[in-house]
Amino acid sequence: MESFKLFLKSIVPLSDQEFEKYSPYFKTRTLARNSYFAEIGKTSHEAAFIKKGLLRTYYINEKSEEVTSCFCAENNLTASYKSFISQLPSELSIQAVEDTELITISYNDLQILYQKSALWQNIGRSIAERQYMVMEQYASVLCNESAKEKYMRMLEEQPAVINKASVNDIASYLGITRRTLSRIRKEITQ
Amino acid sequence: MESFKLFLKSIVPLSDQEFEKYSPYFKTRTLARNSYFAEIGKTSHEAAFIKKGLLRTYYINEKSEEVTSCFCAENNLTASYKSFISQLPSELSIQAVEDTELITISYNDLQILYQKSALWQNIGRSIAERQYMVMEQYASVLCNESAKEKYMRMLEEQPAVINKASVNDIASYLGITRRTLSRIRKEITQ
DNA sequence: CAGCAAAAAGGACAAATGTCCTCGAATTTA
DNA sequence: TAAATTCGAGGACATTTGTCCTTTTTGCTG
Repeated sequence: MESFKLFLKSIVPLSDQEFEKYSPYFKTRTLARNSYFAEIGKTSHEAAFIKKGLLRTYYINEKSEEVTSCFCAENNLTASYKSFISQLPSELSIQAVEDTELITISYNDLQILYQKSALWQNIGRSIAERQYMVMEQYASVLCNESAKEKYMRMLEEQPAVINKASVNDIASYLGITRRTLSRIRKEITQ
Repeated sequence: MESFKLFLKSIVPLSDQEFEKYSPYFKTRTLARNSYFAEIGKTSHEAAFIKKGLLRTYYINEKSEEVTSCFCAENNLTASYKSFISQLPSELSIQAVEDTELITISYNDLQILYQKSALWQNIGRSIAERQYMVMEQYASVLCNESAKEKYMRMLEEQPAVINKASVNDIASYLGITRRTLSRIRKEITQ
């Protein structure tokens, strides 16, 4: 739980006692490689902090292709947010790229925390704001760069993902084809 | 204020009395065409609901080009969120595309609302969640569709913006060049 | 309303990226 | 461990998009 505590402390002021008080609401759980944390069509009742491992979020587009929209690594949060927030069926699947350890909270327990304490209201809002800013960065930067620029940025910012994820998934995450990614990789190694 | 009340009601349950109670914290203000609601380098002390008009958000990239990251139309919120939330200098400018009427709240007043009431904590969190989901949608679309698909989607989802904004700004919003946009427009009219 | 400036359209060519395919290496499964 | 399957690299060509430029249109100002 230590890493999760540090994560929360990086977002809001939080004493160790306060953390201890609420930690029973959080469960630890492992997810084997290739198994799912969320699935398309099923309502997502949990959000998670990733203690160790890597998760991939994807959806299916109109051409029935998997499109990877996110890689979530250690010390980050993950959830099918739309489904979790609205408690409606998920449009996303979240799958473990490697064996992964999670710290989770259920939707119901989170609502209890929100009712119990202004602190958690604050944490909830700050996390939503944070996720928004991360997504804004992703959107505005990634979408105005060339294939090569996007790959170079990923190499810089998410080197671990490059090593663990498949070429297919990395390409769809960057919005390019496998062929283009292969060309870029060749170019770089020279 | 009526449209703003309806907007809030679409996000959280809210009685008319509750709305009246807090409405003094909100100010109405107009913004002339081409003038700024937020400017790069200046800390943004206000967030706004757009009663009427259209705003364009942009930043300057490494090549010193304006990149339009967002068009915000009537009945939506706008802010240089990162700057507003963190109270640090803005990386974005927000400019009126046409004469615009805003309903604004200051950072300080919003903090007061958060302290005063769990309702506003809830509204704040729900809005952050909502903005996140909008941004997520924008990101995945922009990165995985062709120039023509992106333009067609914009025609469908934001027809008013197409009519009001310049070709330059629409192109940079879609992450394509003017030339490509011109080609697509010609193709469509045939 | 003429003249000017800014914005938009579009021609010609170059570069980037996609499509479809094959081949060999790596990984899984019987 | 052998066979089967998946995965990644890359060739050949097509298509899309970008760059640089000129021409046309639009809108503003005196």
